[in-house]
Amino acid sequence: MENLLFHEIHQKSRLAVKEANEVLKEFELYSAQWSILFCLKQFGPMTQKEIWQYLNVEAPTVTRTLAKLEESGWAGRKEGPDKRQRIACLTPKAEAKVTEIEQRITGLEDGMLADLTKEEQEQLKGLLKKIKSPARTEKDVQNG
Amino acid sequence: MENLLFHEIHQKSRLAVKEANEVLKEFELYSAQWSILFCLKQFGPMTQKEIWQYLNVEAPTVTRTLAKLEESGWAGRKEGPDKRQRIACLTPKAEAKVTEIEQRITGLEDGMLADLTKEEQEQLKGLLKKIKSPARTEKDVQNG
DNA sequence: CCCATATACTTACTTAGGTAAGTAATTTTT
DNA sequence: AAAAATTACTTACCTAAGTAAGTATATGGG
Repeated sequence: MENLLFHEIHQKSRLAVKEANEVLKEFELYSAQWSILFCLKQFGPMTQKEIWQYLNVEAPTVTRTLAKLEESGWAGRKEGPDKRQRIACLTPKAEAKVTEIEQRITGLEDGMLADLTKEEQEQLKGLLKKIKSPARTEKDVQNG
Repeated sequence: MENLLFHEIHQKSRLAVKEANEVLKEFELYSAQWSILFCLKQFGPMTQKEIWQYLNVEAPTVTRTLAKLEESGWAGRKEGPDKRQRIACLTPKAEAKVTEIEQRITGLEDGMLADLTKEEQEQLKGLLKKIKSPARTEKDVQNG
C-alpha cells in the first residue's frame, strides 16, 4: 500500500465513512446499515444475494448487517419462494425516515465534494472505475 | 453513502486491501502491517505518534498493529528520551525483506493501475485530494 | 515546589468486512 | 428416484479501525 494513490483512496474512504457516521448517529444508524437501507429504498424488497451483489461485499457482511437492522426495527426478512432465500424489506418506521436521512447524507456528500465541479466528479468516477483487479487480463474483461 | 462516487471509492479501497493481502500472505503480513513497515523503511525509527500522523489513523490502531509486528519479529520498540514515547524500528529480519516486498507490492499496484496513464494517475490523485471534510455550520460547531 | 493540564500511549468495546467451514434447500447427474 | 453437486445463507474467527476512558510521563502556572 505504498503507492500514494492507494493511500489517498484508503484515506478518503475512511473519511467518508466517518463523516457519514457522524450524521447517522442522530438516527442511531451506521454507514454500512444505511447502505442497505438505501438499497432497499431504491429497489424495493430483495434477496440478500441481490444486496451483496449490488454492494459488492461478501454474503456474511449482509447477514450481519441485516440482523442488526432487524433488531433495531429498520428492516424485516421474510422467506422467499425458494426457501433458502430470505427477502429483506424496509419496515414502516424505515419507510418514514429514509427520505429524510437521504437528504442529510446527500447534503454531507455535496459538502465533501464542494471543491470539485460536476465535471470533475464525473472525471473522478471514471478514473476510479479504471482501477481493476490485476489478475483480470484483457480476455477476462471480454468474457465479463 | 449513496453517492456513486463514494460507493466507488469505498469499493476500490477494499479491492486494493484485498489484493495487497493476497500478495502479503506469502510473507505472513497484512496490509495494515505493511503500511507501517513501509513507513519505517522510508523514514527510519519514529515514534508511534509520527506513524499515526503520517498514516492518518488513530493512535490505538498503531499500538495494535505494532504489537503484532513486534510479536512476529518485524518491528521493535524502544523507549525514547521522553519516557511516554515508544520509538518503533525495523528488525534485521524486516530490513532484509522489506525491499523485496516493496517490489512485489509496486508490481501489484502497477497492474491495478494498468488502464490509467501516468497523467491519469496524477489527475486521479489530484481530484481525490480535493475531497474534504465538509464545512461545519455554526450550529454544528455549537453542538460539538 | 506542587498542582493542574496536556501529551503519548494503552485498553476495552464497537462497527466493518474478509475467509473458511457448516447447514439446509434446490438442481443436476446418473 | 437416489446420489452428487450447487446455491443461499449462517456461524465462527480474523484483521482493520474508530471512540471513550484509563495510565504514566511532561510541562507550565501559582
